[in-house]
Amino acid sequence: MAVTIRDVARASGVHVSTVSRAFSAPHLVNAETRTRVLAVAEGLGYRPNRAARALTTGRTHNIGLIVADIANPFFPPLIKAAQAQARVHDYHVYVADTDEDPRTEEELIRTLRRQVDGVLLCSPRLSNRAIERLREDVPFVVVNRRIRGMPAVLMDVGAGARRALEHLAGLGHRRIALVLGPRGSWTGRRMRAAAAAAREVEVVVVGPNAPTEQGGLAAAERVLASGATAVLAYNDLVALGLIEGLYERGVRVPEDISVVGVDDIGAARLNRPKLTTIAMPTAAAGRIAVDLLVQSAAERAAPTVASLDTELVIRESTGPVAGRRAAGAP
Amino acid sequence: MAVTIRDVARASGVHVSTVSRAFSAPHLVNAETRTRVLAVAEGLGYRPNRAARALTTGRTHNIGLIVADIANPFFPPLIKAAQAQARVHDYHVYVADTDEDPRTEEELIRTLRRQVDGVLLCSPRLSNRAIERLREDVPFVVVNRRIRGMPAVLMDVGAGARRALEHLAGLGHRRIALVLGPRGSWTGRRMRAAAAAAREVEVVVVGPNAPTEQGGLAAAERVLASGATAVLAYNDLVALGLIEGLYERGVRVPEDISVVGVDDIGAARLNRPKLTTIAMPTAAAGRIAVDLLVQSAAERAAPTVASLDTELVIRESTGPVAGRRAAGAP
DNA sequence: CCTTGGACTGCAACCGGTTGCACAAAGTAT
DNA sequence: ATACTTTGTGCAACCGGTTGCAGTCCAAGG
Repeated sequence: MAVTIRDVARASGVHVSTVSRAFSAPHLVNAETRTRVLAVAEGLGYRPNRAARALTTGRTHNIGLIVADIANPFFPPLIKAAQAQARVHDYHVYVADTDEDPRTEEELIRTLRRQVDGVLLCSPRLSNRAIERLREDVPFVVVNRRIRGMPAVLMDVGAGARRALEHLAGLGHRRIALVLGPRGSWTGRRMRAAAAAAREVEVVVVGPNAPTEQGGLAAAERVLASGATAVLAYNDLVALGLIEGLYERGVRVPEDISVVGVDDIGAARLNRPKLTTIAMPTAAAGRIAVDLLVQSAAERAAPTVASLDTELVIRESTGPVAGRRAAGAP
Repeated sequence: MAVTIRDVARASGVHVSTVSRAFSAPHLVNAETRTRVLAVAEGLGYRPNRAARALTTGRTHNIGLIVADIANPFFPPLIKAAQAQARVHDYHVYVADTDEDPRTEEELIRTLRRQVDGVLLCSPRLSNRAIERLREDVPFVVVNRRIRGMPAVLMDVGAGARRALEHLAGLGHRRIALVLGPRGSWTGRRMRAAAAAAREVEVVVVGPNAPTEQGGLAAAERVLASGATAVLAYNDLVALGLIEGLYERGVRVPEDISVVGVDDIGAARLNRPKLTTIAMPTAAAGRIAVDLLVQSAAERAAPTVASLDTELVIRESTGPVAGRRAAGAP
C-alpha cells in the first residue's frame, strides 16, 4: 500500500538499513549513496512511518497538550504557538480538552502517556499529588503552576495584579473586589497573595466562580453588595460577563465601577468599553513550554522554570472613583 | 520500562496472543480467562501501545485536524467538539495550524498522512485539484467546502446570508456592502451567490480582505465610500473590526450603519453594540465531521454530505436605515 | 608486504502488538 | 464408539522501521 523503507531500498539497490541511516544517521553513510537514496525516496514519495520508528527508538515525536477548555480564548494562542514550535522540532501535537474536570484530565494523561514523549499541562486542575504520581510515567511541563522539581512556564500574574491594584489605587479606589475563578487555581492564589500584600486598598474576595462569562455575570450581584468601587477579575471572560451583569443593573463601567481583567483576549480589545487588563504572554508561553518539553525529553537537565512578564494594558474600563470625579469636576 | 503485553502474559500465565485477544477480540477468549487477564492488566497499569498496534492493523486511531488559524475564534469550538467526539470513538486528534498558507497546508497533510486514519480539513485554502490529488493518500472530510465525491460538513451560510439580507431590507436598507474575506473562500462564494440573488437590495462587494479584525478595520474606508447603509461582513471578526473602524471615523452602529457578522463567536455577544450575526453550528460540525471520518475510515460507504442550518441572531448592531428612523419618529 | 584502522554496508534481532493457522479438548451428531 | 464441530489457546510470522555487530574494501603506517 503505502511506500515503505523496503521499497526505497529495492529501488535504490541498497539494504534497508542503509536507507534508514540515510535518514536518521547521515554521517554513517557515504555522501553520494545518501543523495541517491534520498532522491529515490523523494521520487517515490516516501515518508518514514513514525509509529514504526517510535517502536524501536522509544521516541514518538508526539507531544500531548492538555487544557481545561479549548474554547476559552486564553488557550488558542497558546495552542497555536505550541503547535507551531513543535513543528520546528519535528513534533506533532495531540490536543485534548478536560472540560475543567480533574478526572478527565487524569484519564487523558493515562491514555496519552505511552503515545507521547511528554505532556504539556496548561493550568491543570489536578492536585499536585496526582501530578507528581503521574510524572513517573511521562515527563511534564506545566504552565501556570508551580510544582517542585518540575519544569514550568509561569506568567507573573502576581506582578500584574500588583500593578493593577496600584493603578486602581492611583485612581482613588480604596475598596476593591477580587472576583476569583475556580477553587484551587494557581493564578487565583497569586492574585490573592498580591491582594493580601496591597497597602492602601482593602480587598474583598468574591468567589469561587466559573472562569467564564457566566461566572462573571453571576457574580455581579455580590460585587455590588460588597460596596467595592473597582474590580479585579480572574480573567477577561469573567470581567466581560461582570460588566454585562453590572450594565443590566444600571451600573456603568467605568463611571460607577472600574473593572480590570486578566489575559488580554481578543474580545478585550473589541469590547466597548475596551477592557483594561493584564496581558498574558500566552504565545510565548506555548513556544517556550514546547522547547522545555523537547529538551527535557532529550536530556536529563535540571528542570527549568521560566517566568514571563505580564503587562498591564490600560484601556477604557477603569477610571477615577465616582466621588473623586465629582470632586474633580465641580 | 513501561509494562508491555508480555508482562501481562507472564503475570497471568497465558500467551501474549491471548492477552491481545482479551483486549481486541473478546469473543475469541474464554470469559473467565478474559476477566483474569484484564484484572492483571489493570493491576499492572497496562495500556496497549497504539504505535505497535497501528503497525500491524494499519489503523492508527489518530485523526488530523487542520485549520487555517487556531486563534480565529471560529475554530476553537469546532476543535473542542471534534476532539471530544474523537475520544468517544477512542481516537486521538492532532491539531495543526496552516497560518492561512496553502503550502503549509499541503506539507502538513503530507507529514500527517501516514500517522492518521483520516484528516479533517476545515475551510481549506488549498485548491480542489490539490485536495483531490492528496486524497489518494488519506481519507478526508472537509468542512465548509464542497468537493465532488468527498464527505463534507457544510454550514448553510447561503440561507443565513439570505435571511440577513431580508432582515436588512425589512429595516429599509437598499444599498448593502458585502465585506468579503480571503479570495477563493467557499463561504465567501456562497454569500456572494446569495447577494446576487437578492431582490430589492443592491449589493456592492468590498474585498478581498484578511478574515480578521484588521481586515475589517482596513475595509471601513471603502465601506463608507460605497454609500451603503448596511454591511454583511465575512465573519464576526471582520464585522467587529469594521465597527471599530467606523467608530473611529465618527460613524455609529447601528444608528448610521447596520452591521451583520457571521459565526457568532463569543465576542459577538460581549461586544457593545452586541453583534447581529449568522450563528454557525461549529460544535455540531466538529462532532459530525469526526463521525463521518471514523465511519469513512471503517467502511467504504458512499461519501455523505451533511448540511447544517445556520441561524440569524438579531442583536443590537442592526437597526432601521437612518432616513426611515427619522421619518418614523417625527 | 603485512597490519591496522576507518569508512561503508549488510545481516538479523528487536520494538510491542496482531492474526492466520495448528492443535487439543470438549461437545454433538450419527 | 466414531467422526465432526466448536471453543479456546499457543505458535510464529509479520507490520516498518532501528541498531549492534560483523564483514569488506581501501588507504595509511610500520
